[in-house]
Amino acid sequence: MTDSKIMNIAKKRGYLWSSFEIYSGSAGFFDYGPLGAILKNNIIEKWRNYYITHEGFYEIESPTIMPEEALKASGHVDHFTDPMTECKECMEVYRADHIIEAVLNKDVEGQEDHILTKILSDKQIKCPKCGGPLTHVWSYNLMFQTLIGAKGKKTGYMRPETAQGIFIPFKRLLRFFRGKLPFGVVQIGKAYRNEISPRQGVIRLREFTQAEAEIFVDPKNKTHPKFNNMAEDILTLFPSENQLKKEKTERINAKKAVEEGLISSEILTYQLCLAARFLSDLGIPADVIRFRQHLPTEMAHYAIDCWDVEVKTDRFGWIEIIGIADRTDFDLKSHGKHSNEDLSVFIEYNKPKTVTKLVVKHNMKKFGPLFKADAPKIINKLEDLKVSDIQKAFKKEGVFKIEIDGKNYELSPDIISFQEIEDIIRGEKVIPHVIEPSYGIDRIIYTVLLHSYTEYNGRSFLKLEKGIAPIKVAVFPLLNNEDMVKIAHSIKDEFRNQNIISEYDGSGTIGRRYARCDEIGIPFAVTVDHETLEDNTVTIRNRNNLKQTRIPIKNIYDVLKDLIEDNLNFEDI
RNA sequence: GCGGUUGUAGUCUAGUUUGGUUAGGACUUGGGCCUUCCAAGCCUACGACCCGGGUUCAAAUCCCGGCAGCCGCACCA
Repeated sequence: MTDSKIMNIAKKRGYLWSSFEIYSGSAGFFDYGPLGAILKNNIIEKWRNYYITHEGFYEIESPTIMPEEALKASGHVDHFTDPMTECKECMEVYRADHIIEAVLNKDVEGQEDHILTKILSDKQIKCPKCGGPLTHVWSYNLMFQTLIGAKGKKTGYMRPETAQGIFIPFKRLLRFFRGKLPFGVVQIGKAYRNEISPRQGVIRLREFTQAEAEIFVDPKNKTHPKFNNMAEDILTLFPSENQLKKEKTERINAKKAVEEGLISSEILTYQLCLAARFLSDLGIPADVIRFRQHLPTEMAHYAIDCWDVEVKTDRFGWIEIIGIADRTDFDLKSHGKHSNEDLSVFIEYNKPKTVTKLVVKHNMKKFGPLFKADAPKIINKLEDLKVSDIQKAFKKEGVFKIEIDGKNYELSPDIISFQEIEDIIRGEKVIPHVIEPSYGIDRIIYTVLLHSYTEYNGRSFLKLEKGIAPIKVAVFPLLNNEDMVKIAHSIKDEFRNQNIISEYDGSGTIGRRYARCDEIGIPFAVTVDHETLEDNTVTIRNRNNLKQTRIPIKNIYDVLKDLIEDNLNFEDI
């Protein structure tokens, strides 16, 4: 299995290892070793290049510990839980709502624990395995809880996603972007979920890294100005309909996918294309990637449309590495409600709209003497009333009767007039919708490693894209003689001076050194040999095809930079 | 979280049944020799019984608990 081979190399060569090993470990936690940490940084740097440099989004960083209120508003305190029940006899643990649904064929998702407990006892539901009695229902919340402050009176949680950290300072962000939609904000950081039983290596971690972008858009305009750049990109889609009908995926270009309504909006499709391009840049082949649409039943209640980018693995099958969702206005609405803040955006119309409407005018000269101190109250009330109701009353009864705070007033037509006025409406307040691409960085790293693994002549290769490979070049002396060693060291030092991560290796034989650097994925190797001593040239070797070519030492640094930055093909040196 | 199963150097493994000498081997790694380009050879060195408790004169070995890995079930808004 490629999985076990790659995890073995990752462990041996310093990419990934399970954490706290000397204390016999703790499931769901992984260390990035020396090479793993560089690989991760390189991938994140590329991600930043995509989303910040090219899309024009901005990055923020918010705390990983969040106070309870914030996560109450997001729904995580109440709903990021599973209702559990246990059989008193065989100790089997179940999802309480699943058991009830299976027996009663009734959807009870989201019901409170005591209600589920009541249903279990009322309906005499027993353990499906042994028929034993079930315990009361308890909630297992997947968030890590902690206490904030010396007295620990305030409950906090480790954030279960980075997204909330972007929604909460929305007003500040809106101000930063000078009040105009659309705009995008990204956050890269740790998120925490206390998984019940994480047993899938780096695929299900209790502490993991997310890279998320929240793109705030006008709900009435989900187009994308640069969609044309992506229109011809081919996507492998697995729409919900195909899943339900047990049909296969389909390859379709982006433009058609929008036209046929397979994907709900242009901007969402744009994000799918962007994700596909990013993964391709990481060296993940297109044929192991598909976009799977969430089924209506699995989609979070607030989302309109959601697509998982899935990648094929030999051990886990298809796994989700990116989720791309239209979260609508759910999050901002909810935070607005809980915090009593206005999280809407004023969107100006292209042309102001003029509406004519009938308004009530009061004659203050008569109002004042007539109602004295009560006059302002009455005028206030009049503004809230329907003009037509007052007109109707005048027609029918000749007067309009009004009751304020238990007191009755009669208004006659001579103190009130009606006037038609023109109102200019320049725009409206709306709560933006959110388009969210959410990347699981750890899973992407696993995918990159998995699909870069190759065997050739019984040797292992990590064919990492040169752009993300941790070490870019290895420098060897062909033999361990003093002159060659000296030159090789000086070449390595010069690479380092030029900000290229390089390593010197003089141990064992040349073949062993090549094999070692192939296994950790170094794309290029430079060897100092006898000819070097005569004419100052060295060989440079391409990991991907083992080919070598000779170039002068003085050119090697520029050539290597060009190779890494894709400005030069190895064949053209 | 439940059940089964396993835990010996960086990796793979012998030894555990039947408790008893200095825990053996291979590969890897470090140092050296040799060597004109893809894990060759020679010398040499480093390196391990998952953790805790119990039984015993004596525990890698038997018993209990914990932790971790694997498999199955469950779980994965």
